[in-house]
Amino acid sequence: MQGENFYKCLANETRLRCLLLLQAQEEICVCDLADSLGVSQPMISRHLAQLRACNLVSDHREGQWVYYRLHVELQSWQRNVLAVTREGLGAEALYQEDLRRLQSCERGRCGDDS
Amino acid sequence: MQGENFYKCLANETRLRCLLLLQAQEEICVCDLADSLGVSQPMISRHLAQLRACNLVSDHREGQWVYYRLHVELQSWQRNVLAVTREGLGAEALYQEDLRRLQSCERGRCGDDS
DNA sequence: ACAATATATATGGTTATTCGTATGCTCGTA
DNA sequence: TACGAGCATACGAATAACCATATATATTGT
Repeated sequence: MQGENFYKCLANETRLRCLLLLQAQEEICVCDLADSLGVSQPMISRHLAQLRACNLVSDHREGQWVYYRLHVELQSWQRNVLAVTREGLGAEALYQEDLRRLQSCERGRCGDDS
Repeated sequence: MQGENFYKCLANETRLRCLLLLQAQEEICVCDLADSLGVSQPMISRHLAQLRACNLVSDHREGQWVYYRLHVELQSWQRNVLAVTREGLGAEALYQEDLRRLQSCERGRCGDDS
């Protein structure tokens, strides 16, 4: 069934936090996701692999970094679920702190734009 | 965390099907849910107990029947997730058949209205 | 009180999930 | 070529989820 696997992806805190961050910022590399959530690299990587297998996210490599983003072909109802979830949960401290840490990742490498 | 348990409830086909039916019809008794989904009574009961424990549904007894409905105090974002899911998945054959069987349950006892 | 119906829970076993740790792979650079 | 950084995966162990079956509780009718 379609919906079951989708919701299994959302049924884990780490994966849900990733998906919420990927709504706030178009693409994020693995190490920034790991730092933002404060979890290990293999753990993030494993959960991202699952999101990838379910076509919730897509990845592309840039040099040594792999960037993830919400899959372009995500079904619209799935995208809506994510948006609604963000509206409902985004204000909670956990997600606010994820966001704050993500933004400080970005600040750490400013100036490398073309 | 709030969202994780919520999505764990949706991450099982039986529970998701129940929740979709409960959007189509305000309240449904256990035996009608079991018949509509074609699953055993203990199985339905166990999953309903989980939905109840997570405050997604509420129950009330009427004689020998116990009726379930979406919990009145369901958070609005959660209600929205369910509505969006129904829009996205409701057309699939599985859910259509659930609905059809539910309606035939109802027809089976028409005439007992006051 | 007894039987029948509707529902809930307990029990035991199987499968899935999850995680930490170790290891492999790829790319950039010295 | 060798090394380090970033990422993916394999493996083993612990926990959780799931189901079928059996049993318990509550209600209604006889």
